[in-house]
Amino acid sequence: MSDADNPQVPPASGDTERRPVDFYRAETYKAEESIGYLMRRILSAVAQAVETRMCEPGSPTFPQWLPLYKLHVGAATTVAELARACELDAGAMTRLLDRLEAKGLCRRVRSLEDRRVVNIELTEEGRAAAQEVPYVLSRVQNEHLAGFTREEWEQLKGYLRRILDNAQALAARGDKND
Amino acid sequence: MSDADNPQVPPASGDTERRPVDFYRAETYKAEESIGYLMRRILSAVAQAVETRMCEPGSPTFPQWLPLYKLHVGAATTVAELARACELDAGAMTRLLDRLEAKGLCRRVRSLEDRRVVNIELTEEGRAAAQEVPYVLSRVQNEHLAGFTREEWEQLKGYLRRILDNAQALAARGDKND
DNA sequence: TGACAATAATTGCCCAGACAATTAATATTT
DNA sequence: AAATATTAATTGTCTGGGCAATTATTGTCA
Repeated sequence: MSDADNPQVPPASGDTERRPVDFYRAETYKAEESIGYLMRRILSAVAQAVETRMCEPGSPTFPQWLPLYKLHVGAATTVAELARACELDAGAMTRLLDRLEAKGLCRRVRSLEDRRVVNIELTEEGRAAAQEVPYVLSRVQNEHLAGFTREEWEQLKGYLRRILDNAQALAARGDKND
Repeated sequence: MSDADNPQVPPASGDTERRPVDFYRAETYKAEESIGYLMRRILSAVAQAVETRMCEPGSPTFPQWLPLYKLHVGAATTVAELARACELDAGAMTRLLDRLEAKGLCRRVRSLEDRRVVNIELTEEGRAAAQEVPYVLSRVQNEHLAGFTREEWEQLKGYLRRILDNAQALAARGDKND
């Protein structure tokens, strides 16, 4: 569905060879046309919208909701697991947890089996906040998609996932080429 | 093209009334489906790709390319103008310029007409770097769009712009409601 | 077993952005 | 003209990420 339904594809030398494009050209480059620029603006707008809807003191911030949610659904319990699950630096996660702990939303408990690891537990307030997360986020994202049809939404997600796939493929090559 | 070509639109009470949607639901919320989450990952991947292609010491970072470019094309000359053009906080811009100046890419010149304002001038190195910007950015973004058709690219940009329009409409209401 | 490698968490040092307060200079208003 | 508002730039303080080093602990292997 993503690639093979289009003519004049090059020899397809590898497994997932993608047709190169030249939509952007240096001579005519415009920031407003840039998907990176557009996404940057969208993200900061979404973040702001989320935080104006979680305004109680002690509420998590926009970057904090993902770790909180992953903890709540049991997708991760240690710092390293959480960092991996959120695709975040371990050091950044340590400090994010410092802030969550300072807000009384979680607790660090040193593991007894492996004394290197720290298990993270949500407090009562943390669980309460984590339960709100999907409500706030789904509402905010729905608001930003006002006027979209379901097909358009699916298409958008598909495009974003394809870009991510490209990014991962590039990162994988990255070291060898260039 | 964006809104009026779909049936069962509500009475359209205002000028730009958009049909509300409920694609995301709290009960079934998944982070991987979230456009915010996807965009966050894409942005950090793009930023990383850009910076691995501008690796000479003294090169601008990904967040620095926009101010540099705006300066180069003459879209802004003062700190405040630049901050507005990049939709960035003035304080953040001051410090970003500190770093650009430390790299020898730009220079601050106090205005003589209005002694409050500081005019920013690119140095020779700054101009050279600014000229590279569109090449690097268009290459990186093209790479991330590998496999896209031109129509898909146009559609993607249209979706992003519609989301941004929604964000601005929400922010405009923001104060009154809620 | 003892040296060495791998892993977990933390810390320091960067860059980055938001918000609030401050200072200096210019506009406006009475 | 004097008081007041507005604007430009800066600074302080906070959250947030990335990268590199460090420390403690656990695994591995000769």
